[in-house]
Amino acid sequence: MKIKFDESKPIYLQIGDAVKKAIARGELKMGEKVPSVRELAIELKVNPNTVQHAYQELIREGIIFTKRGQGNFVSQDPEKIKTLRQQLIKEIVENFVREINEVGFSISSKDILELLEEKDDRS
Amino acid sequence: MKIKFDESKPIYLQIGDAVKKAIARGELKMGEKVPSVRELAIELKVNPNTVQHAYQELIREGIIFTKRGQGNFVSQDPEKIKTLRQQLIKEIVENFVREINEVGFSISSKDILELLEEKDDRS
Amino acid sequence: MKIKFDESKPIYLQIGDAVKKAIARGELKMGEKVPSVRELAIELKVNPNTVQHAYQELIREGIIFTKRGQGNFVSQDPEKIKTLRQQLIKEIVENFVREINEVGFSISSKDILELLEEKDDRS
Amino acid sequence: MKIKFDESKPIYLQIGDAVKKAIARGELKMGEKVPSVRELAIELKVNPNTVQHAYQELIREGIIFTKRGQGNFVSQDPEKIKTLRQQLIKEIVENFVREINEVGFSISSKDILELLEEKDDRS
DNA sequence: GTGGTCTAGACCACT
DNA sequence: GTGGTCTAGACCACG
Repeated sequence: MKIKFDESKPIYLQIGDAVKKAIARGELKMGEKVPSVRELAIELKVNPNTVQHAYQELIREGIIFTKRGQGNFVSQDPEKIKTLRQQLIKEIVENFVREINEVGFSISSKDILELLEEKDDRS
Repeated sequence: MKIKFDESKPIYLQIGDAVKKAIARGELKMGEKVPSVRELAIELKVNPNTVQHAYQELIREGIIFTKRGQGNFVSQDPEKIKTLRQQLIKEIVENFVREINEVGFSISSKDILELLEEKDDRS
Repeated sequence: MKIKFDESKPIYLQIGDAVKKAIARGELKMGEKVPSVRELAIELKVNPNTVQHAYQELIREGIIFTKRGQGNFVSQDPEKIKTLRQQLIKEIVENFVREINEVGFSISSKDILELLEEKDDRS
Repeated sequence: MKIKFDESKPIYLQIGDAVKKAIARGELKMGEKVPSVRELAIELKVNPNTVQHAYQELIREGIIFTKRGQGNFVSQDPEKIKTLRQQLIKEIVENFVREINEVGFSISSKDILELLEEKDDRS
């Protein structure tokens, strides 16, 4: 897990997003252990509390779950993972479409989604 | 000027971005007066200080300038405006490409820029 | 707001519960400001972060909301408040019924709810 | 012995409570052998240390006692058992009364205890 | 003054 | 070693 932090958003949200994306692109698989709080904190050079904060959000959303004394693990619900990926794609595309329209282009989410269909690494 | 505020970013940055985008898409033209601090503050239901903060950033970047007693105006330098638009587009596209690749697609800025060429409202 | 902390549960959850109950019994009314993070922290002699943690849960559940720079306020949605109260009552009653049955009584939630009907301070 | 664990409290306390309640409702009788640490650990899918921890608490409170090489047994003191049950009932009722009053009802332990009198499975 | 974020450092329960 | 909670103390953005 490697993250280049951006000043515009809280670090804990960026960590959460990074983990979500790692799951979405299949780097972290269903049921697999996610990096421990302390381990990831050291790797990212942030405080363990910050990682903990990030993980709590993911737990709340049901994306990962805790096994007491063992660590945190990616949800085993395939539907959850699928929904997560679709949700992320939707957000990214809609955000792009909104922003690019705001600077004077006429493009729709449909245009982008069609372009993406042939670019999916997982297909 | 109408903005749907997103809680995750400071309001003053969102206002600044909105003004930049209005200039980029030609809604605010070179040399044209931008809404007064007070006026915009009322319209957006925010504190005048917040709008002032946003404008100061734009002034610092040379995108708008102040005529004492008359208000703030869009820069009259065509190069400035053009660069602003290209810069915004570049940022938006690169941000999109980075994010969409992070969830498992293989797409390049070039792919998107080609798609955009035929969608420019100004051409 | 006064709370006698119980060792069996995290403090931040107990603070959250106390605020919920204050809302449920009408002590904190719709739209009313809840104590500021710092203020409540001093009153309860806990760290502000702990109160913050408690409030974040309530915000996430839509029970209170934040006005930037002004503080946190009780939700203005009457339905939300009503649901909150009913939810709390349900939890308390079901918890009691489960526990009392575990020590050898045959009693149902219905029995308790009938008894409660005539004891509601708000009616 | 079957327990639905609640994440908010230490497992060993929940195990201890479950045993106490089994004794209170007469499922485990005076002098009777309680499940062995190993056996219960397997049944509940927890670490034997956790069960051991729970039993140590019960031993300390004089509710069960150890016969070397034979296992743990429910106290043979009838007064102990009776007190245990009354103590549990008292705690459960008082806890309920306190909580339900906190959400806006006016009810007393007496009200509940009267209701309970006719519902005792043991009478 | 308000909430939000972050760090450093500590202690606890559970496996 | 793992997550969870808590304190102390700091800085920032916003109104």
